[in-house]
Amino acid sequence: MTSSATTVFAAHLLAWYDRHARDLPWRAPPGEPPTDPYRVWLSEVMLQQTTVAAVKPYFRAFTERWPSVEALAAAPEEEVMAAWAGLGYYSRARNLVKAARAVAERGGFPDTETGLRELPGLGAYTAAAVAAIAFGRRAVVVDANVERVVARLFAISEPLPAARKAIRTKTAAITPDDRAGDFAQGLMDLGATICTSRDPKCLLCPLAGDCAARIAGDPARFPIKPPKKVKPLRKGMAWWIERETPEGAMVWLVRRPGKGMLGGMRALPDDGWSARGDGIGGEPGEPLGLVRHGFTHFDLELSVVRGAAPLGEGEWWRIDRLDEAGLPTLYAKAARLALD
DNA sequence: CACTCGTGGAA
DNA sequence: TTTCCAAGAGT
Repeated sequence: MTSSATTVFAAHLLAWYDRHARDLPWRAPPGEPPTDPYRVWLSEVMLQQTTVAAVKPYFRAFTERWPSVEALAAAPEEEVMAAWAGLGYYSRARNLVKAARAVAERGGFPDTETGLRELPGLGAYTAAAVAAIAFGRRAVVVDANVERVVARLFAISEPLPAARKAIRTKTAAITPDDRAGDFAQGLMDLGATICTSRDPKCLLCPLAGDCAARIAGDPARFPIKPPKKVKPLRKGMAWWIERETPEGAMVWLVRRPGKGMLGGMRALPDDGWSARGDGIGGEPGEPLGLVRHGFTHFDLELSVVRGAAPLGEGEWWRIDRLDEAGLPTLYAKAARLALD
């Protein structure tokens, strides 16, 4: 799907991007040489299903602590997991370490989309994005922003997810041979700031004159989304187990199994609410309170109770340094509740 | 294709 | 307060 000519869409978009590109820590200004592939890759993985605002502090912390892919490859996995705590989708952190070690082993990042695609954690989107942004390759980059912009641009009336095939074809048709990375970032910036999911700012849009959905009069209607299903409510229990020592108060922490919910992360011992048979069990103790936490596909009501003795395999952790334990948000909430 | 896998900010 | 959803990947 190569178009030898730069499309009118690409010309309009690139002209807009040159003036309005967002200033992001992992991004080189338009026209300047591409940034370090490590920084591009790291930011793209962090940005998967995650907002720019949430990523910024983590990106700074990671690049300061591990300035290169070699440094990250040499890091203990548990330290990386703890540093990722709070960012969500923890399989990304596990795959990040695997990919870093593979890259260090082979002496650098693959510089093609196909090569990048073989690294763990790099799917169709991320491989294309890194190939285009870090290596100047022509790649068809489709994320949720591009999906929305292109669905509107061509007024694609087929509902998702079936529409993705047509959206990809259209995106390929308007992707230029040169500056594919800037083009992709331009489409994403446009989607993030102008062609937003709700209340698109068509008056400010550089593609308004080309947009079939706007001409049709109801751009926000696209893309057509399938109805969403109801989130079930699960209930669970977790134990807050303290011990006094000469060094201060300690709490008993376990590490969750490598796969599944919050996989590989430190946690409070629980009763297996995540429904994978990994609960440790124990006797209900003095109730400390209730934590409500929303996951992607269910809500959890976690009852936090005091426990007397350690449950399962774990470690005593100094409560005054609990912020260094790398607890995912669910358990950070539980700890806050127990300590209040 | 359908489902799992987090989180926090915006409206 | 609830709902929506964001630079998706893996199975």
